[in-house]
Amino acid sequence: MASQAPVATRPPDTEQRIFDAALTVFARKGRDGARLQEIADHAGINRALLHYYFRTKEQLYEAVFEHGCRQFMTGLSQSLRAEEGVEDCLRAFVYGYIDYIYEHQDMARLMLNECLCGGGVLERHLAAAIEAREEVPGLLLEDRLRAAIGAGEIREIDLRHTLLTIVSACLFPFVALPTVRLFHSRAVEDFDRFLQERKAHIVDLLLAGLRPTGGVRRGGLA
Amino acid sequence: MASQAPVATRPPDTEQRIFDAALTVFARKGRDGARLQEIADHAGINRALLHYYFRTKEQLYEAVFEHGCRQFMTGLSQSLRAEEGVEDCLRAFVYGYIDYIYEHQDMARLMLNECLCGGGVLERHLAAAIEAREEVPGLLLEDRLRAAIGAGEIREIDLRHTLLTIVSACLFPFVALPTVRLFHSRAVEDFDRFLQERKAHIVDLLLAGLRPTGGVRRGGLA
DNA sequence: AGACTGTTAAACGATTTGGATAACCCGAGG
DNA sequence: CCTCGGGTTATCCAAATCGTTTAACAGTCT
Repeated sequence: MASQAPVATRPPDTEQRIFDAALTVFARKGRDGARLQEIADHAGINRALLHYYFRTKEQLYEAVFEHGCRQFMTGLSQSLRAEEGVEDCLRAFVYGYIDYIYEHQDMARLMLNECLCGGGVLERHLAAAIEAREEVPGLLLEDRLRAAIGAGEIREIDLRHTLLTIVSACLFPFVALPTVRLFHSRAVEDFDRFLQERKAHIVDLLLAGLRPTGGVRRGGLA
Repeated sequence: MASQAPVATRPPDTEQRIFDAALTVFARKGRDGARLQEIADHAGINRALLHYYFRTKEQLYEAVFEHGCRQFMTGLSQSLRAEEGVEDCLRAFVYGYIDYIYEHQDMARLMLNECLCGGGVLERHLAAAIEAREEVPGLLLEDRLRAAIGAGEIREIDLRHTLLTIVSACLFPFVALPTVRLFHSRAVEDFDRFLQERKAHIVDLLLAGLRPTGGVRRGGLA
């Protein structure tokens, strides 16, 4: 009944190494394309040990997905600092979103892969997260934008679609990276700088697109 | 040396049926998740016939991808009618793009799947298409937007990023459909109408975002 | 020493692919 | 009519994996 140490020999970070290795391989090869041998190699362990920790490949995938998904969502929410003004809030969202995705590309790929040919695993986890009132990344910004509409800081617009557009603009370049590379030479020679440009562009386009109509210039949104 | 009929018995559209079935299965299960047996079942033929037409699974995939990719690109280009004014041109692009993707979701999924965990197949085909000066969907709009900037119809802005944003806004909702469904109830109960809203929203946001600055109201972009 | 846990090597069973074969069907052409 | 040839199927086979299980091994703790 020891609290921390699993009473046995040396309990190294084997489980975490398996998580990391599995995430890497699953993200690159897909759910079916991934081979347990490759995951074991990546983790530097024997293939049978995977079954010792997680009975089957399916359970391993689920565990990696659940663990990664939860960590991903909460981490993403926290990285989206709530600012005071709408403009700052939007900027913080876009910058935080892209930075976070950049640091967690594997998890993003895994989730999108699940979107494309998955069997409802993602829906289940997301629905559970929403049900549990956990922080959902976009909702804070949506609330802030709604308030901004009320205050006349931005024009009236469908917020759900606006939010979807923002997420699309931030996320899609990572999805379509091979294609993007063909058109943006910068994306291949200096990806970091490409992302910097991207952030600035998205914020710029959005601020202009959300600016109140009617010719009356409000303050704050230059 | 008969012109049309392949000299033999009845040469039905078997090859095309295989193409369609393979596209369907590959798009839903992914490159590795797809089983030849399932493809054969979908096509209503024997599994051995797959090897008769395409030697291996790899060659079948390549053929399906190449065939579908070429058809997809040219069809998409043709569906993007070139209009006179910038505004109409942009609207035609967004509407045409979304409509076309809607009608060819399988191919889109296949290409995106290849983006996520592919081994350069997509890059090769796209690079070849560009090399061959075939029509690349976005370039016409980019040219039109560039002209519009020169004419002062829209403000100066990075066109590459703008185009990427447009494509992202149109395409991403299809990728992330399972996620979108959790936030847009309409997307599940009436997908067609959701897409209609989406088109209008994207055009609206873009027109506002591209409108010339400086407070001087130009004509045409109301 | 005994028990327990992390770990490994080896083997097992099931599936999948690639390929081959023989037969069947059916139109075309002699 | 009869053969010929290609599309098609049923069936089988060899090989390669792959996921999974089992048995044994090595430490450590009691």
